[in-house]
Amino acid sequence: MAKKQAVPSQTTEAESPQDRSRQNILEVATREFSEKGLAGARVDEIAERTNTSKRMIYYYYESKEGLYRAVLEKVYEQIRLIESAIDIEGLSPEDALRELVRVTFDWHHKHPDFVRLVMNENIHQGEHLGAMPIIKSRRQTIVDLLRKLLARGAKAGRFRSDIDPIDLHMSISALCFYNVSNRHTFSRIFERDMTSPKAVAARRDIIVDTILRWCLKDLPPAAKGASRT
Amino acid sequence: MAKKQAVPSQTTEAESPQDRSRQNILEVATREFSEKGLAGARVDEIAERTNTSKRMIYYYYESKEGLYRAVLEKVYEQIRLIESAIDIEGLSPEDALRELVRVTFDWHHKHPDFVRLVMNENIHQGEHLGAMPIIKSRRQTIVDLLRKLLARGAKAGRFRSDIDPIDLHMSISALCFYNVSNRHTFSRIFERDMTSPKAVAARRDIIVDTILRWCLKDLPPAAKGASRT
Amino acid sequence: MAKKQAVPSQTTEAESPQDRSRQNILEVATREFSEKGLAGARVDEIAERTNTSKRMIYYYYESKEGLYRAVLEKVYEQIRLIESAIDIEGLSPEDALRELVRVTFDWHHKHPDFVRLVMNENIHQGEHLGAMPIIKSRRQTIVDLLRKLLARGAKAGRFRSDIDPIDLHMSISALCFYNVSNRHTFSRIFERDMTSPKAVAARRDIIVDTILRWCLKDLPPAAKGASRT
Amino acid sequence: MAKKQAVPSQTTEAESPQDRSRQNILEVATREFSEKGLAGARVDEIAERTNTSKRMIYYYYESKEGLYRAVLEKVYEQIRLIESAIDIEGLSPEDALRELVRVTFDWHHKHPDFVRLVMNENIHQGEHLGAMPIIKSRRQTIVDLLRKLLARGAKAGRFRSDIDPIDLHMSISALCFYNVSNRHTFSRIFERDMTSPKAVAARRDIIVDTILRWCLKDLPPAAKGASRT
DNA sequence: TATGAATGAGCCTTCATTCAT
DNA sequence: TATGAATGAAGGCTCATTCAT
Repeated sequence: MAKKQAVPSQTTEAESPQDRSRQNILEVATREFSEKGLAGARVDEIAERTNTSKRMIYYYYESKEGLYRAVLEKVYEQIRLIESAIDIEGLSPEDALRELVRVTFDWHHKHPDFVRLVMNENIHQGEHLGAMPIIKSRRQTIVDLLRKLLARGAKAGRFRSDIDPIDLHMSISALCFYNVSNRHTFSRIFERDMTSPKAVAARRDIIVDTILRWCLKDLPPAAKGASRT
Repeated sequence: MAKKQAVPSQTTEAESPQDRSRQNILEVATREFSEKGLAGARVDEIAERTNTSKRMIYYYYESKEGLYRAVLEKVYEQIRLIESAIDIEGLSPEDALRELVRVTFDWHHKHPDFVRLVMNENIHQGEHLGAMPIIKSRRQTIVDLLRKLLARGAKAGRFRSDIDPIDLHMSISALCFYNVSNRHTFSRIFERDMTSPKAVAARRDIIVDTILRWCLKDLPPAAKGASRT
Repeated sequence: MAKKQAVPSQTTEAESPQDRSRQNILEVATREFSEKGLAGARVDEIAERTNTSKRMIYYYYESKEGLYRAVLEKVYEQIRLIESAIDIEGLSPEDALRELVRVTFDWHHKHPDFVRLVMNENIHQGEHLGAMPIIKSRRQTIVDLLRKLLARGAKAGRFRSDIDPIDLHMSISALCFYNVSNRHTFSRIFERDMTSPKAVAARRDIIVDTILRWCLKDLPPAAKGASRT
Repeated sequence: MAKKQAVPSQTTEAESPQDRSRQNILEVATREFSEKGLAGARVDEIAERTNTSKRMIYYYYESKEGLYRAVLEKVYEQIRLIESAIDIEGLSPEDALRELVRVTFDWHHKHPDFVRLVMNENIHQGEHLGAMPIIKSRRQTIVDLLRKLLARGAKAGRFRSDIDPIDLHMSISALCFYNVSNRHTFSRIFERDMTSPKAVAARRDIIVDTILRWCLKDLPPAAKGASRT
């Protein structure tokens, strides 16, 4: 996998002009695909917003779909990096879980592009994600983390001992993902603000609380009410 | 893949040939739009799988977007009907909430088209949902139902009294929706079966449990473990 | 500008409802064809602005082209009527010619629809005018009128005796027609007002003067300057 | 009707293949638009008669209307070139005017496409001509020429001194234009040949005579009869 | 007589992709 | 490596006309 960097590269820094070009294309494409989907995005438009030409897109990525796959790979790599960087070793099981949910929630909130791309990919039945190697490492990273945390909590007598880490991850993901993915329809139908800092913070607390209550053996007094930010 | 064949109307009984035609178009379009999105769907293809011609689509619905809007309206009307038909008056608050979550979960599971269309609509920032009158009535239906249920549960000393019905609905929706919406990517990444009856039932129980635990004032012994299938 | 309403027939008195319908269609069609040409006009639009339905247009006129021909026939009949109603018997040859040019000019000015339809017909190489019987009677009406006038003027020693009446008519027509037909391009290119009453009157005088000078044997002092209205 | 064949560039020498292609499209389009109008012309048909493909038309001219505008611009540029090339400095005012009318007449006669396009543009109320820069320079070219000529003639005591150059241009244009524009309807109605060399020459003389007589202070013996070809 | 529904044919336009240099 | 020109295939949409009642 090529190391790249470009404009304000955040993930890795790269040197050559080629890498710069590739990065640039990838960033523009991420925006386009996430906003319009695979079918709705236009290669011409992506090229136009790029430092290079349309020809280069085909040169680097072979096809529109190839570019789409590269984008998908990039955003999955980003979430994997975040997940593997979560440091909750020093915290109590409960605080660790709280922290993990918070980080997950915040990450989704800050990466609507990722959320939209994943939605898109699901509309296409995940066919492009298919055999990407990235997904394997991601699975291990997050599942291991949760497994350890759950074991620690169970051992400490705080968490239930019959919780499957993948189930837990699914619930956390669902609650965090939905808040971004369904923001537009939900806020329209229920006339509910879902983007103001206050609304976001409140929702985050509820999600933290929901997950924690599900994991706890007994509800401690502290967890009965909504926790603060 | 799909052949040019009549799709039998299933949702409403069409009386006149016109209604029949419109219904038929709508059903075919629902599948197409949900599978490929607004941009990805092809009017030609929709027409081909219809009893009528492409021209009639424009005659009835004016444009591709008009047809898309009609589809959206229809599926939202369907969920509204389900929600307004939920009968939980005779049950205890806890059982009522369990039942409500189960119904919601099952409905999503049986209507992946709806889920995909909503995803699509969110990718387009909900712009087509915009001024649809259907959404108003839906809001009232479900929110009222939850509000009454929460009040009943709080009064009975079973539920916490600080729960906002819209927050509750959002959590239920998120957990039920995600299970269908992100099925493809999640199952691929985590190598987890999400479609077998067993897996579906198990997930349903977890969601019921999660929601219940969040609402309960104190965790009753019965609710401490996972509920049965 | 024109509202969807019955336009009162002005040319012939329509007795039966059918005649009324036909008249109404014809009037609406005249506007549409003259504004957009044969290809540019839309049968749907014509029908919409009519008291009746699209089906009736086909019932009465068989086809779009049939309707176009009917319109053409009607406007040619109108100009023929005007030309045959010109009464210049009692005037001196010069005054008679002046009057005739004035009437012709005013008629064109008041009937831009006719002008546009004739332009259209010429774009189509006059193929629809083809065998219309109306044109024969028109030819005789105006040519006879001019022939007599020229003879009278020549006999009185005022006009040249070698003028062909059709040539004269062509010049009069050209000058009067162009003022309406090429109004838009000419006024744009030469930034010249061609529609204000003042501009119209001035142009009319010039045309009268031009024609008279061409016919006169000798320029009388009175004709040397531009005549007033 | 017309066969698919290359139309040789005749107006300008195209150097690059692109220019050649653009030229070719423009020439074909000129014919099509002038024969059928903007609405009546078919992009498919234009493409078919071209060396290139339909796609290239859109590549070069963006839309059907864009192509139409390019055609309009080209023909106006052509007449401007002719008008700016008229050399009448060395002639007497009368001969100069005669020459100018003759050139104008001949040009219209040789460019029926231009005439038809202008008719079309007038049917559309000149909206496409709108902001074309070409029209400004054309105005100055011809108006200046006429103004100088009129001044020269007035100073020599031959022309009237109250003639506005734009009025003069309008009369010349009207008479020359009509002979081409209304050829089809006029010749049909009045059974008059308007295309044979003899008829064309005769009409030209009459127009020259008409214009001259309008400008002259006194009718010289020579101008009393029709001038020779 | 009158009308809303229906339609085959074709129109303008766009798109992902490749070619020539 | 890089780029503007080129394009086959299809996409959404419209039109004059006819059908069923």
